[in-house]
Amino acid sequence: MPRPVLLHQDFFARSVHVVAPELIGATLMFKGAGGTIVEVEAYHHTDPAAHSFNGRTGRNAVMFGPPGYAYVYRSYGIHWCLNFVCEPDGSASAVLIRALEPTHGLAAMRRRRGLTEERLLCSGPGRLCEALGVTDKHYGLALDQPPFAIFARPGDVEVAVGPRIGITKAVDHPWRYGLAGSPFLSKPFKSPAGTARRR
DNA sequence: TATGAGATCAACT
DNA sequence: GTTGATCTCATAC
Repeated sequence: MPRPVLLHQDFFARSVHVVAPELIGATLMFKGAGGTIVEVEAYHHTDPAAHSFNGRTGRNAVMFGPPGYAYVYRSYGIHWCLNFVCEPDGSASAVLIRALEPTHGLAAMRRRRGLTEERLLCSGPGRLCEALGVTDKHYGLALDQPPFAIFARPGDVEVAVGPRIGITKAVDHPWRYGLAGSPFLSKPFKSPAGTARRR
């Protein structure tokens, strides 16, 4: 096993379109629970679907600060969703973490989710936050300090690309990235003809 | 397998 | 007052 490499601010201080695919296969840890990142989406400040598109507000303020911090927001009044702020200071772009393959702290995650099925523990942005216990209390925290720790992926992986999910603006941009073939995706990526998985 | 409603709130018009 | 980077459960086919 290669020694884990903790990702620091410089990793995030690049284009979301570079950082997002590089996060696939990385490990996200939060208070002893976590797993392999298998699905993310990039949101650039010039993108109408981004929360920062219409300028700074109380909710998105952290996106306008330096990279390497957590942007947590309330989704549909119910769920929390976790983003990593990227790009140089002030460019207001972020990567939404959409799904993990659980590897650590399974018992705690099952307890918080009230669910036993491993595949559903973290396969969705709201599910992952509930499993890890991420809430608005963690808004604005640095990603390279506890309770967060993010480790570089140990080697190359096959990254699938496709349109983002659940948005109504800029729906055609292929800014969703995932670990090809992973059963822990919130939704499968479109596969080449004839290779689609059943179930 | 697929579609639909409800939950519930901050931001925006 | 409406919308939305969601999820779960119920009902239909």
